[in-house]
Amino acid sequence: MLAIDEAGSNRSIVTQLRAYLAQATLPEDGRLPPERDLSAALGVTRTELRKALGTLEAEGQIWRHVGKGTFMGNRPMDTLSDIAALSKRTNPAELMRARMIIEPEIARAAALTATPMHLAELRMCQARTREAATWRQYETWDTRLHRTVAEATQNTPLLGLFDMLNALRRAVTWGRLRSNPIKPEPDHHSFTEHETIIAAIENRDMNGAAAAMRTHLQSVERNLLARQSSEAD
Amino acid sequence: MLAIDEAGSNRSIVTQLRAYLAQATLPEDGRLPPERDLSAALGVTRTELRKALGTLEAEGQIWRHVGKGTFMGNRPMDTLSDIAALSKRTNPAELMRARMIIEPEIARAAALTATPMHLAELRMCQARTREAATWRQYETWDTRLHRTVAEATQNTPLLGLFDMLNALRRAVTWGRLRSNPIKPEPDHHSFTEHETIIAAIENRDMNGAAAAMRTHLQSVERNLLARQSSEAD
DNA sequence: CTCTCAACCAATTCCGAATTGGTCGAATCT
DNA sequence: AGATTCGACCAATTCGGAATTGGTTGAGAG
Repeated sequence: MLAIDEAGSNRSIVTQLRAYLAQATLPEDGRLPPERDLSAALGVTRTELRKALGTLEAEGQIWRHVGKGTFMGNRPMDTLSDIAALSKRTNPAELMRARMIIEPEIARAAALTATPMHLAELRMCQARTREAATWRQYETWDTRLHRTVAEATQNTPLLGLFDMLNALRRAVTWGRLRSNPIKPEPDHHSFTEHETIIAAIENRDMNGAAAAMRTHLQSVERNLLARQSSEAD
Repeated sequence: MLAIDEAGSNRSIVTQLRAYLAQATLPEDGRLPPERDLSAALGVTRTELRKALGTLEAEGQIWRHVGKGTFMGNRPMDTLSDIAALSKRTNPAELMRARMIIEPEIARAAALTATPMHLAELRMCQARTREAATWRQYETWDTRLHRTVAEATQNTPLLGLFDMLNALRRAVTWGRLRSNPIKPEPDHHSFTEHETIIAAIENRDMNGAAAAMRTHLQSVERNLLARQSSEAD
């Protein structure tokens, strides 16, 4: 057994594999044939093929996963954008900081791109929150108001980020107390704060919208720290 | 047919249903029995039960979905935070706008919270991009550099948002051309721009970090528009 | 003409079989 | 004896059809 010969034969299989990959037309997702098929096609045993594949994987040319297959390109990162997994690694305070960073910028963008239709819906949501007879109803319309701000950016990825943040919020504060069965008081801080946000967006005041949203979130945070119940904003 | 009698009988079924929901111990996810079972259990026809369920749904007490079932509580929003679905509704330009809104704020937060460990990793990534022999290698380290900025915020939700944005970027520009097999030139604009970003974070210059990231993304966008290939940044 | 109800429809879930990369031990070769 | 190979087996994933479930329709009862 000579190491040189071994390395040589191994490298030749790697070369053969590289040639195949350059020539073959592989499907959209970059998946290449299963090891069993590929080894037969190349006329080598599976063990030999796997050695070559191991080399290419070490080089970062391909990535593999049990049950999935072997693919070209860089390995996609583990989907940290999974709500359930994320919610277990974070806490309300951290989440609040993230909202404080993201949502003002969304409001800023919304001030630039909001259409009359969006403004009308914002007004309607605002009215509905005032009319709400229960906290559940208030929450429904409050959520929709904030989402309409995100929709007003007319930017699909941004809306997706907002939805993710919202889903996280629900997941994190899932075991929330419902110790406030009564409806929100007419002088709840959110009413005037929402008003300020909507007005700024109406006036195309980008800085104002961002500032108003930041102020609003700070109020929510203060309320959240004061009493654990009702994280509604 | 008397409307009063109809309404009365309907209301009674709704009441009966409310009583059942208050008494029944339903599973963790708030799902209640299928309509066929429930109608039999309550001794009413399915049509009658569905009328009552429709009333409760209109009130927002329950929500229903074909194939899933009937559940208590507010309807969860459609998971727009799904990468695959999201990538089909957007385009590179929109995605770029979203990055331009979000990532500078991430850099700003990172300037405040980055640890020496993060700074060291940023420096290492920067060095690796300069040493890169191929575009693929460059892309790997460039991606890691940007992700390290997000990690430096030490905010899990924020990191999740960044990962989502990144996943979207890959999905949207998936059918990308590889017309540039050569390695990046030593005077590639990203090198100095990355340097500016890292320096600002080192100096705890929040505004500077945000501005530098914005400038960098504008360069990337300009490059993206100029030539379709290599959307690397 | 209205209301009811069984059959049917489409979306979703469920579950077992097939697929696939990873691993181990016996067979094989030197 | 020692290293290598190769088939069988393992666990993760996907695939496909059957079952389930909310929604709809059209014939028939009242």
